[in-house]
Amino acid sequence: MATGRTHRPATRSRGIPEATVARLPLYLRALTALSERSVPTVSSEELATAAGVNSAKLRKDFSYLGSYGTRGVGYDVEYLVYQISRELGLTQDWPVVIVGIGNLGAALAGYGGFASRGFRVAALIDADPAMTGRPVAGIPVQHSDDLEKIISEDGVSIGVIATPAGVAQQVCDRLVAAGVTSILNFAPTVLSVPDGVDVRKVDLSIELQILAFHEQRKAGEESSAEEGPDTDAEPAVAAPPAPRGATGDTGRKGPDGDVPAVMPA
Amino acid sequence: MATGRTHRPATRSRGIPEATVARLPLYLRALTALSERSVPTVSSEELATAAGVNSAKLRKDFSYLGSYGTRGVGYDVEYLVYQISRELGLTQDWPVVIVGIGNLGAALAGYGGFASRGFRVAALIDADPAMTGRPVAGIPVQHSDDLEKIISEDGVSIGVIATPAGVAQQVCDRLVAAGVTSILNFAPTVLSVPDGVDVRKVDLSIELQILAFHEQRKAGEESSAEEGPDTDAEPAVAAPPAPRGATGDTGRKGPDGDVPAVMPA
DNA sequence: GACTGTGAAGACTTTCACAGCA
DNA sequence: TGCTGTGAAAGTCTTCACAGTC
Repeated sequence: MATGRTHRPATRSRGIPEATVARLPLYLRALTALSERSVPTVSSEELATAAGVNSAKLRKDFSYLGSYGTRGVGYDVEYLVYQISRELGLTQDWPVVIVGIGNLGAALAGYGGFASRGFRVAALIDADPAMTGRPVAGIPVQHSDDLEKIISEDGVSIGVIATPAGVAQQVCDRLVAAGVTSILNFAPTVLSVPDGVDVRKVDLSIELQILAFHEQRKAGEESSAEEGPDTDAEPAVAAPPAPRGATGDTGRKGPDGDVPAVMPA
Repeated sequence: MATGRTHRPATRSRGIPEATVARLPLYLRALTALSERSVPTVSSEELATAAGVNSAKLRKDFSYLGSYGTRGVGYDVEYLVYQISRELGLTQDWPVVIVGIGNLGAALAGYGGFASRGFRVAALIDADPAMTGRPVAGIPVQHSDDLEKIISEDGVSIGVIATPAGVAQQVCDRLVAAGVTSILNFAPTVLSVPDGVDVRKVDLSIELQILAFHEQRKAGEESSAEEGPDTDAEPAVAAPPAPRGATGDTGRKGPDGDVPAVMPA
């Protein structure tokens, strides 16, 4: 991720591995479910299964937070919920703005789990004047001219970009200039941000492509036991678009470089 | 990821690292943009910048695919687009079904980039009879009773789950039973699937929580140079929910365990 | 006896840095 | 000369396996 600062010197102690941080929300969700069923304690094995990881990993992860378990017993559910929430910073309120209220932005705005965990939709912002004032998921859409004002007045530090790819970078720049330091990007573009600003991206198309890769693998394996699908040995020659065609048009691909319609690419 | 098969023995050759696979779509997108601008060749440095990675990583990644570059020159854009597309399995058609046509499902259905790269929305499926027949993004919604029939008739191997969390697992089970072997899950639940089925998840709430973690870090660092935010030294005692409360209600959290409204959690 | 916490080993990933080729 | 391809080093993450504690 485009984290700033030259790679955490890890003074030990407060150095929780990124991979662990990424799993804490998973544990938290599983723990929350247990908490609602009033389960008092849980073993690493049970919790790991509920979170979809293995128990050794879970115990290692928790060991970075401290010794919150009891040997021979397991972990106290409520206590762990609190500790992980605190570690993730969910014991405080995080106002969030969503920029780009198309189909996706609207879906995000209406997402219930949003509000549930410390996150609060502070504003919905769109560049289309026709959208201004119209309520989406009960929140009136505001015009992007007011972006800076909204950010600073509400003390927003997290922004969600759900705009077309073509304007994502400029929206990002404005958000950052206005004081946002964490961005969740749904637009199919690489955003560049200054050091100190975190960007995470969610991209449907990328996920599908990764699945397609493995899917293709599976299909190929059905027949041959070793060696890939049906293309073969020596690379060298024999490949459709010549390794130096000047035509500038191979017939592949349609429009995609910019803003499809609603989301990732 | 819940990949089956005990960790690819990597007979060398066809063993592309997972981390590399996950970046191929990024390179492809950047290359596609260059292709549209009719740029004939690109250096690892330029392409890496466009894809948001560093050039050493990109070259290493490409080295797993084969030697597709020219020393002293760079990579032929069209040729690389083709090679990566092929490697990702995008030269073939992948029919996809989307299950759960709420706000999010509708947004996904209308997503343009979907169709652009080998993926085709074969069907939209929802359990609500009121939705049946209604066109969403130009595609008529079909009732979930017909799920199995749709999957097998269209030869669908990739399914997208955009249902509430509460029904995600059973939808998943039906998809798998019907022959789907790759699932993209937008529901905030851990899905369990048999070996050989791939699951990837997209979860807004998790991403936000990860951002909140780093955001909190930043805030803490402003004042103290070392050691975390404001909670401190000795863990041991001094923590709100007692490490063994029997009350079963600490006052935290609202409903969330199940199906919020539209998406991840 | 049951289960956590954690060093140590192993696997994977990234980065370095330079040999090799157009 | 310029830039790729890649061994080797460094860094990160996962898994093992067992000592320690309730």
